[in-house]
Amino acid sequence: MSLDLLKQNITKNVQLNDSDLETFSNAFYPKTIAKKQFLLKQGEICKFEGFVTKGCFRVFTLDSQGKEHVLYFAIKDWWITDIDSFTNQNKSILSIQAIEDSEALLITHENKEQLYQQIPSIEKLFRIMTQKTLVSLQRRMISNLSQTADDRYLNFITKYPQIAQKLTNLQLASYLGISHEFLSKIRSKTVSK
Amino acid sequence: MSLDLLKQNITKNVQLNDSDLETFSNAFYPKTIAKKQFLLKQGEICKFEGFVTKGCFRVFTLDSQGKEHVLYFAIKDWWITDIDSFTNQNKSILSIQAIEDSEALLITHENKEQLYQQIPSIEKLFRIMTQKTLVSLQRRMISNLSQTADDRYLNFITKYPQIAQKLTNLQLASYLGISHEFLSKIRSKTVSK
DNA sequence: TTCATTTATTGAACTTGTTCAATGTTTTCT
DNA sequence: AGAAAACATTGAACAAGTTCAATAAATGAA
Repeated sequence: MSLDLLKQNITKNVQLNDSDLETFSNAFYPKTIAKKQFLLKQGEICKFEGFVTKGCFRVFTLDSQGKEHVLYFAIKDWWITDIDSFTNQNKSILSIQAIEDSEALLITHENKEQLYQQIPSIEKLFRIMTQKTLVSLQRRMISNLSQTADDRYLNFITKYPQIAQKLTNLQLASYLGISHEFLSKIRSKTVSK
Repeated sequence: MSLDLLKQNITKNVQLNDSDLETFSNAFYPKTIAKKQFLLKQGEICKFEGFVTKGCFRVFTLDSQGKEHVLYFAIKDWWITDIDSFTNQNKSILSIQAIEDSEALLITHENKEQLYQQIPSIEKLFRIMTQKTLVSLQRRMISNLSQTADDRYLNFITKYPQIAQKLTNLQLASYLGISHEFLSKIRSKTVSK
């Protein structure tokens, strides 16, 4: 059951007694999001933090020229939110869209704030989760600074094969920071090897 | 005095009573780092988290081709560490070097872990600080995906003029992800405007 | 102050990646 | 199943950024 997946995910990061674990995970409500539907649209205030239990989401932004740039993809066992908009309740610069029929467990801002007070270990949980997210984004930043598109593509498909398999060229290209035409050329080069 | 700067920085993010604020800030010890000296070298285990009180540091990594890539610069009122190496006490992939005569207040891993236990608000403090760091790295990631080197350069010098002024072209170029020759060409173009 | 070292500038040739357009393929909808 | 829409591929012309090399300027150490 999907609540179990959430509980497992939590206890990977922090020790919680059974009662706290129940209280915390019961604060989440399930939501089904059909392919192409949005969980959050750029400009809205992000009302939730979510834990993906099925499917796949893309978290992206539209730049001033109308181009989309993917900040990350999230499959089962990943978290999704616009952390800035959610914590400060200001307008989001990100959109979150399901790229296939998906499900997530969501928690509201009020409930989360309350649980921070009520269960001190939740503070620790999100401190640790945020640190891990930061570390992996630092790694991605460095790889974007140091590697060529070819390398970044190969990196991605070996590191996240389960995600890669769900993506169109367009979606992957806008994560890698290249045009989809160029990704297509990279592919035809590397497939032949 | 530099401890006051630290206290101010903390209370920007979280409410602490006077005694907790004293206890926490007294866990830090001052260190002077001369220009070009390293606070951390790639491959070592990061023993400290630091708060910069004077000067400027560059946090960077060497890639497989021996090229340096700057993850960030830190001046007065900024924090420095290899968060991965510090929290997990594993080998660092980052180096931290003073680019001018500098000073920082440092805390050890043991002391910090102990204070997490002793003062629950410290957990909240670092949860919030890490979130802010993550948000600004997300923004930088997006701007690296969507903007041209020209734009990134202009962005940086308007957003961080105090830092920009301390940097050589080489240092700034390796933050922007371009060659220093190309930065030089960007400069000669934009100066004339 | 001088000499050595590091840093900055510039140009030419090159590589990586973009854009646009045409065509083919796959998916989706009814 | 058939039509429309979305997606993928390819090539040609172009733009952005790199590399290498030569030279100038700034900085640092004795």
